[in-house]
Amino acid sequence: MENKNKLLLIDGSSVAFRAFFALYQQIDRFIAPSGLHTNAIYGFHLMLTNLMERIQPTHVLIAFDAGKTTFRTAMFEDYKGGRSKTPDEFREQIPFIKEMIDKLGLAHYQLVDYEADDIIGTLDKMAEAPDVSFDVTIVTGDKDMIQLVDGNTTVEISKKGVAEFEAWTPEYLKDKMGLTPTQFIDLKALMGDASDNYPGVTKVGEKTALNLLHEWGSLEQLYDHVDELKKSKMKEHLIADRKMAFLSQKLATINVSSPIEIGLEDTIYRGPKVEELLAFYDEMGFAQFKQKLGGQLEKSGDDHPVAVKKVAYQVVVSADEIKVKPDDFFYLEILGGNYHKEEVIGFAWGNENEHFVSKNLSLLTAFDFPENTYDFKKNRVLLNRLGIKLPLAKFDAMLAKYLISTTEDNRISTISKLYADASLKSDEEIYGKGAKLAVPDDAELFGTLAQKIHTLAVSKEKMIAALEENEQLSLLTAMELPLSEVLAKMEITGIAVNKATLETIGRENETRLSALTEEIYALAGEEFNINSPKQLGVILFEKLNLPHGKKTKTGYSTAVDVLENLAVTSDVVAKILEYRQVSKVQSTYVKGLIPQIASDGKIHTRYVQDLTQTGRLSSVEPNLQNIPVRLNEGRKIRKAFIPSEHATLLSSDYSQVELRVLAHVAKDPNLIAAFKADADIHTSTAMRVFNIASANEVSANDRRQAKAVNFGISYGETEYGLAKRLGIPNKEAAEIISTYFERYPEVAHYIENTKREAKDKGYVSTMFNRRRKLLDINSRNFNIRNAAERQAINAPIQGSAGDILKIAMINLDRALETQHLNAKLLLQVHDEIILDVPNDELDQVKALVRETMEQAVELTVPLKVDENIGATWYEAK
DNA sequence: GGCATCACG
DNA sequence: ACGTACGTGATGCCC
Repeated sequence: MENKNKLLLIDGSSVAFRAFFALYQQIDRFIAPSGLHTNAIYGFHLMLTNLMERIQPTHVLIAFDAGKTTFRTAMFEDYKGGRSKTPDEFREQIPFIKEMIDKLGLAHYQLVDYEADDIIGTLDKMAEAPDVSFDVTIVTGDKDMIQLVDGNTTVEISKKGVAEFEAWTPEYLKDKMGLTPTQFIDLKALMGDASDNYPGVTKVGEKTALNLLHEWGSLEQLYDHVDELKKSKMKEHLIADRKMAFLSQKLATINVSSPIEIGLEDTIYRGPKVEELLAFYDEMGFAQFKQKLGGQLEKSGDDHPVAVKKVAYQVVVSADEIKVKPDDFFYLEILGGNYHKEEVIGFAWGNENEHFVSKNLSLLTAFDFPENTYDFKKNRVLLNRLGIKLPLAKFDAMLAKYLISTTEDNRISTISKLYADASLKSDEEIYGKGAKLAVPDDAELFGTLAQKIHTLAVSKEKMIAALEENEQLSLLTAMELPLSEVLAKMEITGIAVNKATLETIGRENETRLSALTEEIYALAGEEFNINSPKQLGVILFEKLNLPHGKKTKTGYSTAVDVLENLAVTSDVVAKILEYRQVSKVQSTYVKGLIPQIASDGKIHTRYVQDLTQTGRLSSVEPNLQNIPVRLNEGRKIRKAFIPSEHATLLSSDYSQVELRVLAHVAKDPNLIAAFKADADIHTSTAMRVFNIASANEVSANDRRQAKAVNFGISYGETEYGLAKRLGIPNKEAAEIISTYFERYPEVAHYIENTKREAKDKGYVSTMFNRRRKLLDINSRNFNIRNAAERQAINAPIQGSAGDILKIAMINLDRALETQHLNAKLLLQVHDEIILDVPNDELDQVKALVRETMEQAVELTVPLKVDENIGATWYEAK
């Protein structure tokens, strides 16, 4: 099924005028910081976004009148004469409307001697040519263009405000006036047009003109038989004004063969130029549009339908046809995301001009893989299953895009919108989603693959330029790319899991859950679904009348912190908490993990390398970065994770890495001193904040509070948050925080400077130039802005810490290789790595890991590593 | 598919 | 006066 192209043609001059008057009442509310009136600009934008949303065009052109004189004034001097002067407040906004149109990624055009109508009529005709055949919507403020309606063309005329339009189709025109589109011209010829200032026939208005046309069919027919009319004033006028009638007919006729210098290909909608648009909104003072654009991008990456476009390709069947250039791109396609399980459905390679596609996997065994790709890690893991080992790519477009901006996703369709011609359909459109996921026919599959190669090739230079501009090139080549190889190996290796252990835990849990269920039902006096927060809320807060704390959007909150307060006095709540704990372990970690054990007895997670806002990894299908550890109840799950034969699990984690990074980036002397002295950091903070002279006078409670402060600081925590966490009055929390900043003044400066930097530049950076954009940092909304400020404070800390472990992993992988050790990296959990170490390598590897992690980068404070070993992950902690 | 909940660093 | 920590993923419920 092929989508049809949709062309939206807008009479910019008339729509802008409409927009100006729609918001004229409130003109004084629409003033840019520069003093410029913006009501027409704002209204025009509103109209445009409404139209774009509703019509979803693939092509758009906004036509403007070029000037006062046109070929029509040459025919009739008074054409459009007698109009009152356009207000200055309106005229001055026109250039900005055009600028805005540019930045929205839309085309505009004007042509000397012609009106917007003529440009639109000409393009409309082009769009109806049989080989293109678009659906066309014309939007305007006056009725002249109704003559253009036909089976493919609808004319929408602005009725009221910025969103109400009357849609004219041939049927509607027939219904409403009993006319055909061509007759509409004759209508104007007879009745004239007051605003365009041509008279038509004296004393003939709409009513008379319609009657005449219904009777005679056309102006020509009417005049051919004008003598047959019975004697009347009207007949005299018709005869007297014959010349004017035919002149008016000419004036009313839109020129559909105007000498325009643009074509349909110039009107393809490729989406907004986001950065420029954001700056424009600032200039105009359009806060809501800015907000909305940011939000849209975060959500969906501005999904608009795109022009149907084909890229030529060559299907390669046999090995002797393969031609690969070293700087080609290579791309592998699978359905869905799980490359541990899914089969390759096709692959492609090539460059901007040549696109080769194939489904013949055997070709890959002797393939000369080119330097550039998209998602190297996926390729590496997939091809490993086919026994093919490919060399590390030099450029990975997915990772490059991620480094440039984390605001949108990094799909090729998004890359196409940002760096190419936006002509790529989303994978969802091609392959479907969920249950409807399917391989399309060869033509569509190959066409898509070819377009992907084309998009990647076209985008590469622009992405490299952006990386250079941001000084992020080495982040790609020396960090993310080598890491992708390390992660690929870890994913391929997988971690051995003892299914029987999980099953035993599962049986125990089932027994406990049934017992708990019975007890809860008895205490509640009825049966209900304990897993339903809604039903649970009714039981606890309506039936048992327990005091309810906070509410959620949908009802009472039954979250742990609420239930914990109630559990002190309520047996049933205590049981429910216990049930929840067991149930979580059972559903997510027993029932969830067992089916994830592959036929090799291992679990192979996938690390998502292009997702987080801070540069951390994430882990999916299954997530092995959130295996329980805090409560023994869940921690037992770790007993199922085991080393290979004659090996031991080694877990090495950075001690307080984020606080050390904070000490380093903030250059705080007191924090640095504490780490240099290898002091217990929470005790040290307690001493400074609570004025305690010696470490052994610090109580457990002092340390607990200091620990909360230490963590809270790097998240930008407020006094309210700290008070709640520690269960102390707000005032006391405020006191603690202000004392903290007195004792650690450079931390206070760091926080202020980071916020300042974020507000000035719109982004913050890690020690290694990883960026996080903060679109909301200058929001006028207190909450939104504060949230962005906290993100600004945290991102460089969390991100730098993440970068440090990435560096350590790369170095460790190399060291293991050069020292010919058989130990293998298995897992990464943000500040910790887990290795499978042959027993005879244990001492050496333990030292090597420690050394590599501690020396990954040199900070003003030492990095410290703790390690644990064990015969299961449970013990190695 | 959104929401609530809870697992991790 | 606002309304409360940063970053994730999986599950079950319910519309």
